[in-house]
Amino acid sequence: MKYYLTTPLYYVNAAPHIGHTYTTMAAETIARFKRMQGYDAVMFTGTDEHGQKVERSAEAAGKTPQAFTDAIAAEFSTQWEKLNIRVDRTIRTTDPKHHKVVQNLFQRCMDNGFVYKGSYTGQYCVSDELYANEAKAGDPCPICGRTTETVTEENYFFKLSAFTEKLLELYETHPEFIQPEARRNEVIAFVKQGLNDLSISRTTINWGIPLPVEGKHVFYVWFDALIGYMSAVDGEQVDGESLWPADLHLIGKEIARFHAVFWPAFLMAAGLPLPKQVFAHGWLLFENDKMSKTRGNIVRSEPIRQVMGADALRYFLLREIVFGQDGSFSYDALIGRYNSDLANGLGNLASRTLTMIGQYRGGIIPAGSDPAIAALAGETIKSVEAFYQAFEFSKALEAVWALIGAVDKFIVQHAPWKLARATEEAAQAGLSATLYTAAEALRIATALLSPVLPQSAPKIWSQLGMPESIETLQFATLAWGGLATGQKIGEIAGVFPRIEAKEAIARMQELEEKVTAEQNILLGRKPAPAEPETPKITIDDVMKVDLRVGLVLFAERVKGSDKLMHMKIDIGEASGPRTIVAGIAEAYAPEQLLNRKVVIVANLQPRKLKGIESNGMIVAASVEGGKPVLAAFLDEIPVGARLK
RNA sequence: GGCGGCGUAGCUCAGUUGGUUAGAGCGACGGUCUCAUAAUCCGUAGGUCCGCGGUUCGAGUCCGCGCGCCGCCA
Repeated sequence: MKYYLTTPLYYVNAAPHIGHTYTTMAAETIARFKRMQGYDAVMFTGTDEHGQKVERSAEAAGKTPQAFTDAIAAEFSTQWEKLNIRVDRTIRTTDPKHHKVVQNLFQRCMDNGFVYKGSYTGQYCVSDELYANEAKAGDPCPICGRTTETVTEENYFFKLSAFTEKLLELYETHPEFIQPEARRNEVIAFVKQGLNDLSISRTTINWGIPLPVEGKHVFYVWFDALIGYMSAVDGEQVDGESLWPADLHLIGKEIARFHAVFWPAFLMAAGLPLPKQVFAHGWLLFENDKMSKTRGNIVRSEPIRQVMGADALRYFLLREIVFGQDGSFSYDALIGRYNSDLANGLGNLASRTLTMIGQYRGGIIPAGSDPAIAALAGETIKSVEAFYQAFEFSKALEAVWALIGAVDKFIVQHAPWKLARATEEAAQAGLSATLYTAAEALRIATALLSPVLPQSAPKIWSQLGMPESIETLQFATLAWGGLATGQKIGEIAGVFPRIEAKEAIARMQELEEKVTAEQNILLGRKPAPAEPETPKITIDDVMKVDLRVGLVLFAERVKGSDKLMHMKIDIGEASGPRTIVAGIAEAYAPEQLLNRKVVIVANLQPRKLKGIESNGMIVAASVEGGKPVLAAFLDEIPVGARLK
């Protein structure tokens, strides 16, 4: 039986980070688990490479879109290799094979009467490639908050409205189609209010797949990207079964709608089979904040891999976070989990068990077994399989650690080091049974952990002297007693050495900077320019600048200028508010400025801009080519206060 | 604003249809063993279960109101 599962097609606008790793590691863990259940699991990941954002990023990087996407796509696949993530199928949406499948699916939708040509005038967000139907001119994008642009476009529309009932029926008859429950409810609520037709072509973009009907139209990125799941396995069979439809789409919760609403509707329109399940996991927060470029708190996987290993990261992500809920990442928590669970728990159990077998039994697995531990191990096998099956990784891992804990306790109770000093036959038999029990429990725990610890589990496996590969292991045959008496153990080596937190965090943060710099080069962003030689100044020089807290009382765009904003700002002067003109109109809308506290240079010489006399300057930060960001206060401070 | 979720130990969370003294893991503290990775094992501390009101013999659990956080509403 085949089991085809996918990660999203990652958008190549950004370099890979820990969020991508989370989804992909979870998916590959499922693939490994399914193989242990006897499925031929096929793991997919890919890259989404079209659209205006990519076009613009490529331009900013001074590369052609193709060269740009080539570089980022390569970075993604290198990343998966380094992290021990085995990918079976992949697609880049720029692949001609994909183009054919997209055009074909579109044609089928068209032939079935679900596509028509229409026109749209209204607000459009370039960044999200989204038509904001309810927004007015100048309004921010409902998703990203950037200012929308007014456009008029003739487009091809998909008759999404025709699928409202069919989709609701799908959710009703297949509750597993979109999970977890919270996401399912949201999707149902969304569809219940009725669906509008969806524009699926763009004429303002060149970097996309042309529609087969008309040259200047290219497909909307989402129409294009979703189909990647199909084009990667187009026409392929495994075990005489077609790989499509997918058994599972694993996604982040922010793209639930695209997968649970649009995607099945496209497939229904084309008369093609639907995926069996969409599972939306939560977000990975950084110490409870959203990770974002602007916050500068995006974590990469590579430093963690170098310092702690890929398995440590995979274990942390799956153990610490309830799959489906948001979770937070922190270096402290990562190292805490590693030391207490992997080093003190699994690693130490392996070490003490194997060492004792080496010392007391010459490295030969002895005979005997404890019925209580045997029973617990049997239950653990069952519950872990059920937890994996339900994608409850944290519970599965908890169950394995309950077994590890019980074995540690069992070892202390039987004190094999004391039995070893006694010569009575009963003591020696007890020692053998104790050692066998510990080793066999270790074997079973290792087997159960192999989907989560693909690098370390095989090491423990071979230290136990297991003759067959851990990869061929099946749940159906995994049972107590599988460890052969008389087997010679392998060479013992520590698997999870304890990590010193302070040092490790420092190294990871250092590497993080290095990796970020490398990725910036990859993205064609100029590395931070060498600090210009600024002459040192004295405190008197600083005090020459009169910086004041001001409150924006009035703001409007200056007619005939894209950049200039005309404001009246109160800086606490008896003479009333100042008139200040500043080049911030591309970054801020007037209503975003009203009643906002800002920093003003109060003693700047007046200057006329577009006929308006500006009496001062507003303080904002910007990077080369970027939009200005206003300085602001986190705590209360009265208008007119001087900055010094 | 509408709909939905959440608020339990320093941290992360369990608490089934309401039923004795509210639990686990981690962390902290004390002790123990020596096979082991300063690991293991045993023990201790710490909670107005967000607040107020109600239903009930009995409420962390059900109901109402309030406060705070979060998600969805193209």
